[in-house]
Amino acid sequence: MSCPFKPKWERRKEARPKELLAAALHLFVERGFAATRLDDVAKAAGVSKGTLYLYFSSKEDLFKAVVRESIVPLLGEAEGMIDEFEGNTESLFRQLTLSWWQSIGETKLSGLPKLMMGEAGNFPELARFYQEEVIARGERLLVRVLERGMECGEIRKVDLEIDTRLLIAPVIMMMMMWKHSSCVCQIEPEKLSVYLEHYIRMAWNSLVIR
Amino acid sequence: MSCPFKPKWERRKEARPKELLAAALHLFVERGFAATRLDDVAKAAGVSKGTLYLYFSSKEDLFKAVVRESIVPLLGEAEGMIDEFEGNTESLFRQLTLSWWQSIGETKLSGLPKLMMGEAGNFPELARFYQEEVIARGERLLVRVLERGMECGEIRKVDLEIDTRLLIAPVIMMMMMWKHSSCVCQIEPEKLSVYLEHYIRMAWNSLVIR
Amino acid sequence: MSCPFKPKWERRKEARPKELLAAALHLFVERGFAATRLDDVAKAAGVSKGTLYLYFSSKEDLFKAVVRESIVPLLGEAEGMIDEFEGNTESLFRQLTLSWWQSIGETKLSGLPKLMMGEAGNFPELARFYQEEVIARGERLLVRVLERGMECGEIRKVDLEIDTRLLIAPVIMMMMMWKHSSCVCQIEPEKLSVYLEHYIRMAWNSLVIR
Amino acid sequence: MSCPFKPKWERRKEARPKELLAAALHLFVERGFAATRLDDVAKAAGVSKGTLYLYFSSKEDLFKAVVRESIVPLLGEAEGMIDEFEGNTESLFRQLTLSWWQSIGETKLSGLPKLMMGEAGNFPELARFYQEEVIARGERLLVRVLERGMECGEIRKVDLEIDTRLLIAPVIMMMMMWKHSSCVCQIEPEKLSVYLEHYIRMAWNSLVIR
DNA sequence: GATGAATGAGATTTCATTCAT
DNA sequence: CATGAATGAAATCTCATTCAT
Repeated sequence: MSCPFKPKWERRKEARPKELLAAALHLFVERGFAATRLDDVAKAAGVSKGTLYLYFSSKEDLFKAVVRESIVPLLGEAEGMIDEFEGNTESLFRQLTLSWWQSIGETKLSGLPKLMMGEAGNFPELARFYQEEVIARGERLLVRVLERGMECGEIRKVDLEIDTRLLIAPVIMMMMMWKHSSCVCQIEPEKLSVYLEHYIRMAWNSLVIR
Repeated sequence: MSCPFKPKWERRKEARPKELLAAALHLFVERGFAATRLDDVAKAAGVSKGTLYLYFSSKEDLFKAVVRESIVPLLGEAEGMIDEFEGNTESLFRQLTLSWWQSIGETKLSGLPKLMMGEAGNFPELARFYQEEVIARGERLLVRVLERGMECGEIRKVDLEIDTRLLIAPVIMMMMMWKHSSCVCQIEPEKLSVYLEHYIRMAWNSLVIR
Repeated sequence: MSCPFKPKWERRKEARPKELLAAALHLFVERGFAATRLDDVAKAAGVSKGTLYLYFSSKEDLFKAVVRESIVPLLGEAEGMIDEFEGNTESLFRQLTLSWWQSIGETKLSGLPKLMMGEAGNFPELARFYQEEVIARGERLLVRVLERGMECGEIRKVDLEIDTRLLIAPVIMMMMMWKHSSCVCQIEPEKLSVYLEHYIRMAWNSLVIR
Repeated sequence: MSCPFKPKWERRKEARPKELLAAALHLFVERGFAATRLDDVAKAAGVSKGTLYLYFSSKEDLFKAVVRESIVPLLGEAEGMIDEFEGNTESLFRQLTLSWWQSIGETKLSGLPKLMMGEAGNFPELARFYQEEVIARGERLLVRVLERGMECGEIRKVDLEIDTRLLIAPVIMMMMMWKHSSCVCQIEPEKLSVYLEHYIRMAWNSLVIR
């Protein structure tokens, strides 16, 4: 909808300092949602705590904005890639996985799944939001790839719910173990690309018609 | 005097710690370490806040006790099983995995890995404790199985550090996604036994000499 | 009153373990009244906290008992000494001062004045008690010595209120600075006897007829 | 809108710390360090408990600030007086003593020595701080006076450590007994100036060459 | 008489949120 | 727009006192 009278919320949104969202992402990932103090977010962004409340009506709102501004656009890009991709589905799957790893797995964003898994229980509204905006949409992404593969006869008939989750799980796991798992089950960063290659091969192997 | 009024307290010296530990495990797993209020732990155990401090000197101490009394003994049992096992190593691995899943994966204890992953960064002392008492010891468990398999010529030569972690990771993941991940990436409980069977087969396949 | 039916309070009093009073004195002097935990007093006396309450109805009561059993009898002895003393008043003053220093100044009892000075404000009932039972009675002691000296023509006419206090002050000061003043204005223990000699000479000098 | 309702708070950035320090000094002196509740300090300053923590990071920090803002500057002034004084050392000593009595002895600050003596044992860090910032510096003050007197041939050769302490002790004592010693050994305020005159004469007498 | 488990009010400290300026 | 002082509820931990056994 390109109406000329943008709602107030929309106009503000444009002005929202990226610094606040960057600082918030950084601290949320570093310390978790509950343990992050808005004081610190504001300080890290170089503004006062009051200013933060000009842009975000609450801590939860700030978190949602972080998710909306950081991960959600990437889902859009990925959807675009699927729309326009012209090669075979195996290439698409590989491409998608690699670019997804580059834009999420190797950045701070990789901390969000761990964060959500840890805090979802205490912040149901956040859990609902994340589930809808990120997880469901991410799963739909893979569902489309699998559907494309099946339509082209490249892969066997799979269960679109179960197999999607099975395919996604290992990568989530890799991310959670990478950033800031603080000595608990940590994996050395330089090993991660090896993991990723193994993952892609194994995953596709489990999909092709034998 | 058998008056109808409940006495303000009852002497329950022996029962108290167990009740407190059970309540604490429940709440820690449900809400995480930081978000669990000792008030609630006490209330859940049917005692006052002060009573909790008769048995545990601090919140961290309570958490350590939970870990010590619940998970650590299971590691002892597992070590015993390895000592006495007489069949081939594949059976041992299968047996170990299944009994471990029964005693941990299917109980509240499955919530601890998620908890630790989420809060390790904010409670370094707890992370250190858990790493030493549980993770390191758990890894040694699997290391012994792999060594046994190699000595008997049942499995190929493996890297005792890397491959151990790779083998453990999927099960940790299953547990974290099962209990209380509150709609984020959750897997239906009845599917988990299928996951487990897949895991065992895949894991052993990756170990045997091809 | 030597009636054969001692009141219950009196009978109990005899049985009161000296250990409790000793432990209490020790800890009160070491840490102050408010900061001393009855838990610790009981533990130091080798009994349970409940037992303490069999003998003393409250923390304040325990403190009063400490004072009554430790300092007050010494005042009685001193009064006896004055009654029976046969030498001149200067000897009496010297004797009194020295024995007082031996039985109070050099023992844990020296900690009580500091304690009272610090905590009197927060425990008015204790302050009242100490003032009546110890300070007033101690001052009367010296008043009697001064009266005796004046009657015998040994010393000049003095103000029984002001001069008594002036004479007592330095010794109180010495005690407060000795025990447990924890690096604040502390005086080395071996210097104290020198202080005492100086004090006696100076004090008597200020009293004799010039 | 000049509504009749008092606003929940007023911006008083500059005034707050002073009000808090004044309230804190008052209550610390009145009740001691441990027995003073920050709640009461805040209330006395007309703010909430949380506000107090905007200015002072802990109870100990508040106490240190009280000392730093109240007593320490006076030591600076006294040092200045010594630097610039041109008369003989006896006048300097008298002047110093009198002005010190006026600015400390007659104000609430006189309560601090009593406070420290009482609580030093339980708060070692506070004791260390007070010893370094106040006592040591105060003693150096008198040492300089005595050195000046010796250099000018006005006084005999004295022991700079021992005699300094001996000279200071009586005045500390006067202060401790004056304010809030709550009927324990209390001296009437109007008598104190007589004490002070006696002290100055006696002290100087003990210093001059006989 | 003796015990010690239990209590609960109260202390310090933290932090999301508000709102006059 | 921006500020940051102020709030107050809530969390952990302490300890004098009670009372069933």
